[in-house]
Amino acid sequence: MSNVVTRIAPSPTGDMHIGTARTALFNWLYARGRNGKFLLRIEDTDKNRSTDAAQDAILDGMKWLGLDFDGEPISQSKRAPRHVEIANKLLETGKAYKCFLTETEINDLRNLAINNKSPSAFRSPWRNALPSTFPKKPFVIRIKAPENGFTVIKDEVQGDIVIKNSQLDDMILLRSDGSPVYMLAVAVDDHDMGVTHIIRGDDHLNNAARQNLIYSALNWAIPVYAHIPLIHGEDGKKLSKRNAATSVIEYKKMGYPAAAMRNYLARLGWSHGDDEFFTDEQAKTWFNLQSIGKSPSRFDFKKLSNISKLHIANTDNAALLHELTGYLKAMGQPAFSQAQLNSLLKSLDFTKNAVKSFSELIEKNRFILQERPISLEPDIEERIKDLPLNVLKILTPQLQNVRWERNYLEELLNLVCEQIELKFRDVAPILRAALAGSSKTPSVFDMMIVLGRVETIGRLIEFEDTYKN
RNA sequence: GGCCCGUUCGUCUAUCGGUUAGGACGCCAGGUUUUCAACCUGGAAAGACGAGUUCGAUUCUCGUACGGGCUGCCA
Repeated sequence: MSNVVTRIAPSPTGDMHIGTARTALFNWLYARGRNGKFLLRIEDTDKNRSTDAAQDAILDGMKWLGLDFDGEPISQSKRAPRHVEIANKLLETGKAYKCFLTETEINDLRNLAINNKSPSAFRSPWRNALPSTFPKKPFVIRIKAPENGFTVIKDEVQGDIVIKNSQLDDMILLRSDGSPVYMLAVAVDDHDMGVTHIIRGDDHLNNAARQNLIYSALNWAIPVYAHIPLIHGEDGKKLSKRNAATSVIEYKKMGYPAAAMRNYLARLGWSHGDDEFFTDEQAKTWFNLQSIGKSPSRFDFKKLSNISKLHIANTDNAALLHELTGYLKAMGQPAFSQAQLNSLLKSLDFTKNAVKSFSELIEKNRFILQERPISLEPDIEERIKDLPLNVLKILTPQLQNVRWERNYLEELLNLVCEQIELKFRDVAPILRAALAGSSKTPSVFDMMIVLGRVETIGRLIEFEDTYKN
């Protein structure tokens, strides 16, 4: 086992975001490809916004995406005592101080600084106050940021980022109610969990400097940073509910295989030469921090669909059936019957090659999932009247004796077409409507083979009876 | 306002000073065809802008523009 430890640290404040999923994937790939550990920490220090439902959504999302983490999820809020302990330690060693400013006083100070165009970050007047002057009022604990010099963030993606210490504010470590703030909790938890590589969104790039302050004050080793660009919507704006599906559960419901999501998401912002379609194993061995792009990338459903199509076509039938069953369950639909499963196993051979999602796959297999009487899809109903229904009268009796193999069926159909002087392309729509009630079906012959003689003839007769007019 | 980051075909990207700037998705055209598709062949399509360094810049430096982030007793 290597010493690599990564983590995903989402805050449970809603559905699991697709951006969180990609960050999780990168961390997972990095750790799993290096025999390291991948941990999950729930950042629930904001009690007002954190919910159990959101936490479950994260767990569900991780499970669906197949991103297994080591050990149990860690709750950040449960570690509050340790955060307080560290804050007090910082206080004792003079690396932090008590600040008695009220919120309105802080706002006034801040506005003043803005009006004066002050180039420096916030500093409290209590920064160097003597304990003898302390009032009997609630206080927060602030870190004492250095006045001079600069902090360098060595980032594997962004390069060396230099930030002047005068730009770093004396951020709050402990709120006036004694509860720890995110910035402190992150640093302490990452250290305590032994996280060696922090791969996260680049909205945290500036925060890294603040967190380094804490690491330095405690003499802790600074982890390797990799700040990855955020995902944008198709309109180039930050991903939001207005321009994209933001939660992973939506992608699950759209019927994209988890493997395709992993493939697509990995390729979004990271590359391995010209490789577009790859397996988890390849991704694990190929993934590296150096090949992560620096600019945000737009989410492209067309490309996702293409990757999804490739994955579905390359999945073996048994596994596909298993996933399809899970999809049905997720959609709250009844499970397949044993008969349907048996037919599906056969039809997957020719239906899985041209669909881009599980929902399309199911549509393709409508001829199996429907039972007599076959209901027609709306658009078919209108076209029925223009079709040469008499072909059924000639065809159906002959199906009784033909050998039930594809080439014999084709031969027979061609013969019948000659008889009635029509092209097969003209009669095919009738057969599709009769067999599947749809125009989006697999090959007529493939359907006949899977359905079998009895069911095929049954459907044709029923169709003729219903629509002969 | 201050600070930080980014910018190659419509989109995702390759290129680590010298290439006809490559691939993929999508798009267009043609072919095949048993529908929707799938499949095959071909095509159009890019270095934000301006300086500089250099024999030579997409690549290095600076500036501008545009986009993004941080600047909370949110995470």
